[in-house]
Amino acid sequence: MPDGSVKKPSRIQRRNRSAILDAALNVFSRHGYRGATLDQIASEAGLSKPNILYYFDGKEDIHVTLLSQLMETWLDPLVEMNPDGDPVEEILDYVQRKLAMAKELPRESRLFAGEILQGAPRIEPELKNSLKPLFDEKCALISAWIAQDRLPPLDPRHLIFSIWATTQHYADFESQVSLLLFEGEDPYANASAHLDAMFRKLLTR
Amino acid sequence: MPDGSVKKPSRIQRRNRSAILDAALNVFSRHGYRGATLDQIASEAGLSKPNILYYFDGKEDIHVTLLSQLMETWLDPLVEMNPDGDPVEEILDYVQRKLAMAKELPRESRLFAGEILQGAPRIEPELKNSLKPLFDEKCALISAWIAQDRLPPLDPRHLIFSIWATTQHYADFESQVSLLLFEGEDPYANASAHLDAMFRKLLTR
DNA sequence: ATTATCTATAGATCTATAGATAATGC
DNA sequence: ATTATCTATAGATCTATAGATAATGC
Repeated sequence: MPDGSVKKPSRIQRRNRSAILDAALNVFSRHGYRGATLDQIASEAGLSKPNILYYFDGKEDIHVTLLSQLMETWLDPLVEMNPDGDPVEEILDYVQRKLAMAKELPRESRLFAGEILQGAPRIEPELKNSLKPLFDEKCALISAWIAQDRLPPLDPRHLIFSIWATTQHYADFESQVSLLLFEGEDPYANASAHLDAMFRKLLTR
Repeated sequence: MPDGSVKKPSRIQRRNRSAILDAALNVFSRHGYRGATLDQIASEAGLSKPNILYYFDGKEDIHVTLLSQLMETWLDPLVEMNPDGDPVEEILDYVQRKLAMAKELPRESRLFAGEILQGAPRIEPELKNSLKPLFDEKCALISAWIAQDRLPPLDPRHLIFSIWATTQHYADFESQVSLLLFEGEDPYANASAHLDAMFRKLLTR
């Protein structure tokens, strides 16, 4: 086959690959990289173990593919922060989008958390290439807003850390959160109000 | 040996058990429960693998022992929150103690984070017995302060979650934080100022 | 013809134990 | 006598591959 040309994946290809990735997301996010086994992934995906390895080069390939695919989704809420909008509302909207993402995609949040927790051995390049430039860009934007006196002075980097930490907490520490709150209560509804109030106070004079 | 009486551990007993626990803390916090091996723990502790199993019943025993021993240390900063102090200063001091703990004991923070992330399969009883009563007690205290109009109205549970999340973030996500900040910079100094300002605004009118 | 799937198993890795020996404390 | 340690290895678990067969697409 000539150089750069790549065969278009068949319908079966796409269905099976995405079944495997979805199963792997369940298993990796629950048990961590090392705790997950190909057996569990195969069983959840409804395929045989060797068949899993027909579609992926191995366990690590599945894990890295998952993380890379998710990176874009993960950065999306921050990408959407609009330089032309109102600073306070832009940041508060970002908080809500990030919280909604924790609520809607808790498995993804825990997958990333586990990877970062262990020193990001497999995702570090992606962090450097995708996350860092975006982080720097948005920090510069917030700094500009502060310079224009449209926000009170604060460290944009630690502001972003605080937003990440408080929103992802509800997904990453879900087992602890649900143990400490009333049963049946939706943590996200109250979290939403709490975080909006907290960051609003921080961002206004 | 008569019923409740327990042999006092020898000097060697204590030295080796604590060497094993310290080695295990390194290994478990870096690689997670499943990613850690007795070989690594033995090697870091300077003991043979069977000797490790002479002192502990097995891998899980080491892990549970670690978590249980750390639980007390972990709750300490919250225990110290004083009902007779000034509400704002008590809570802000708590933030600083918790941040200092993340800085001084990052391995412990990551060990707990990993356990909670995976659904707290081995530490759930401890959470129910130790963490939950303390959490409820301090939530009631903060609620009382609010009722006395010494704090603005807010949800004490989500306040505590925000404190945990923002402080532990610097230990648990250290690999990401250090990648995003300038090299050589001490994240904790700036985090300290940032978190103090943020929670101070939240807690004052 | 090519793609997809299965059975069987090799080879590596890990936890844990058996059984013998050395060190320590009365 | 009791406590501590070691060598050797059993037994389980896991990733990955070999090699054969079935299904699919021109």
